[in-house]
Amino acid sequence: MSIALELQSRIKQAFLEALNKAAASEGWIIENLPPIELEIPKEKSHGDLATNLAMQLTREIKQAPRRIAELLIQHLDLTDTFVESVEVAGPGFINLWLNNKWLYKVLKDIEEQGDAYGRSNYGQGKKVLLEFVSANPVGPMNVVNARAAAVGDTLANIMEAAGYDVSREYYVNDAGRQAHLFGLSILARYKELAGLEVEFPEDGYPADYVIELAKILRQEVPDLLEKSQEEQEAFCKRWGTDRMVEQQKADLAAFGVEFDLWFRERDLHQGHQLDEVIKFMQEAGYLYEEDGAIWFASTRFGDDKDRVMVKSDGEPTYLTPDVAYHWNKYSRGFEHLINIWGPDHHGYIARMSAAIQALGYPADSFEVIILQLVTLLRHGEKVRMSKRAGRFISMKELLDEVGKDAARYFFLMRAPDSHLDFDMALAVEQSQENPVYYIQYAHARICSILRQAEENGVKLPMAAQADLNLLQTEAEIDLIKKLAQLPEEIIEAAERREPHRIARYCYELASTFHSFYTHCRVLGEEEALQEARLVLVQATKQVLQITLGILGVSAPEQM
RNA sequence: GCGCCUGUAGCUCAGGGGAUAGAGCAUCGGACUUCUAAUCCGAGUGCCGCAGGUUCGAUUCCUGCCAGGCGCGCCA
Repeated sequence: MSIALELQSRIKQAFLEALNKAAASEGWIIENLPPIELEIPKEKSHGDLATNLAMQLTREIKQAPRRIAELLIQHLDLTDTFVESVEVAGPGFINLWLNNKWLYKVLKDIEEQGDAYGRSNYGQGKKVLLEFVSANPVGPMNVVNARAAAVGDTLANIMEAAGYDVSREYYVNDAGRQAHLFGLSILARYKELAGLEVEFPEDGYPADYVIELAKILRQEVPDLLEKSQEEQEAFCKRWGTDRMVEQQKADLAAFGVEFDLWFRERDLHQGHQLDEVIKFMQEAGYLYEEDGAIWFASTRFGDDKDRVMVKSDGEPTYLTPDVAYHWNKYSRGFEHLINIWGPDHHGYIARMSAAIQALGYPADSFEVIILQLVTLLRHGEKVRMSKRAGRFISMKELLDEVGKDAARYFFLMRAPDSHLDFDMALAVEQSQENPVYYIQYAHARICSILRQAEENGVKLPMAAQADLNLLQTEAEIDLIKKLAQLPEEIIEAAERREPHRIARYCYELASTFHSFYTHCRVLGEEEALQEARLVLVQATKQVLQITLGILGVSAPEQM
């Protein structure tokens, strides 16, 4: 456990013991013990840590909160907690000030743990499957897919750091109606290019990229039309979706996102898993027949209407393979499923959750994060997009224009459930408005210091050799405190599934460093102080690298 | 009509049952003979959408309303 967390748990323990002692001597009877919460106050004058315990207890003990706080403090034993002073303040807060010595241990901690700093065992190795993006393999990915990629990948990084065993997975809808129409569209273009008169399929994909695909296909398979119509269609569907999947893989890799598994819907069909899941649900008594279709009684698990699983024409609906897929996820040993979906899929949650329960898994083992829309802007002006006319900015185009670092950071700046304004002009602007450069610049500045130290023949000290007590100014202390917060920030972000917290933390760390940089020199100071500050600067570099790594943003040595 | 998300500073957004509600940008004023000024320091700004309710305490939780966005198929 990190020092900051260990310290907090020791202090909480001390409060618990103080409460027991005070209760014994005052005759308090406490039926519902409130959780003991420690927070880092927003206001510096409120100490390093504070607790509202006394105020929480007013409900149990009918006394004034400040009075309770005083009594708690009287019984408080703070040996080995670094707590230097305690006060009762405001309506009944207990504020604690810590001795800086614990901060020096943080620096040693960071050095010892290296890349592992910030990691914890909070998740206890729980097997989690995170499915995200899962765009249909029938066209280029859009900006919401890009947002999902950034959020999903970073959330996986965060949860891994918090001690979960996370797998990243992409579900490929390569067997449904969309895939079929896509195949027909390619085939129609192929025939056109061969000079044949064809009617373009209704609800097909008229966009230009389909023509480009048809051109490639003509070169690769010039004798396609010699096959039967059925074979031609099947071939185009398979070839086209495979081609798109390869494209998506490449685009996502350029975005720094790699999946553990690209799960093919067609494998579910081939393995007869649709039949199996239907049989299972039938035997469990959750399916019924009506109007020639097979229905799932999802209302029994809180959905607002029952859902068709097999249409009257014998074809499964979209839901059926999806249920089979989730069944498959559990069968592979995952204990918790998280899906990241676009804003147009929220209506789908209730039926999927119902299916999970019908399959016999707990409702809370399945979780959906709904991302809100992305509005693209240029210089504050909305970028008009029309999918029908084939005019929209794809994920690849966005990346080509603004670059991986800016794109990832911008997508990660906002809470998932917040609509996102993404100004593409701002993202490439090298100005004060652009937070990506601000953070990277902090890292580059550190590298510059370390580079020059090396050039001057200054040996980089280990934390144990340096006299860290020399780090005393406000700028130095603030910086170490910020470094000390990483482990709890990661746990908080993992628990709440909110990657933007880490983006924010990273920005704040850079800001704290920039302030330190202007207030404190490193090189050229008296040797002992120079050493201590070099230790601090190296630790900051380490933590910036770790957090940028979680965000998937590069940490340049020079800018 | 029903469901989900959002409503906080001029703009973009954090925060969140508690202390004087924050940050960036924009605006204004300062700081480079010294490790990168893509930086720092300072200044002002708020019926936290509206109305009720729960609470010792609500911007935060609950209900209703208003506004914006997105959904509501034997489509995927």
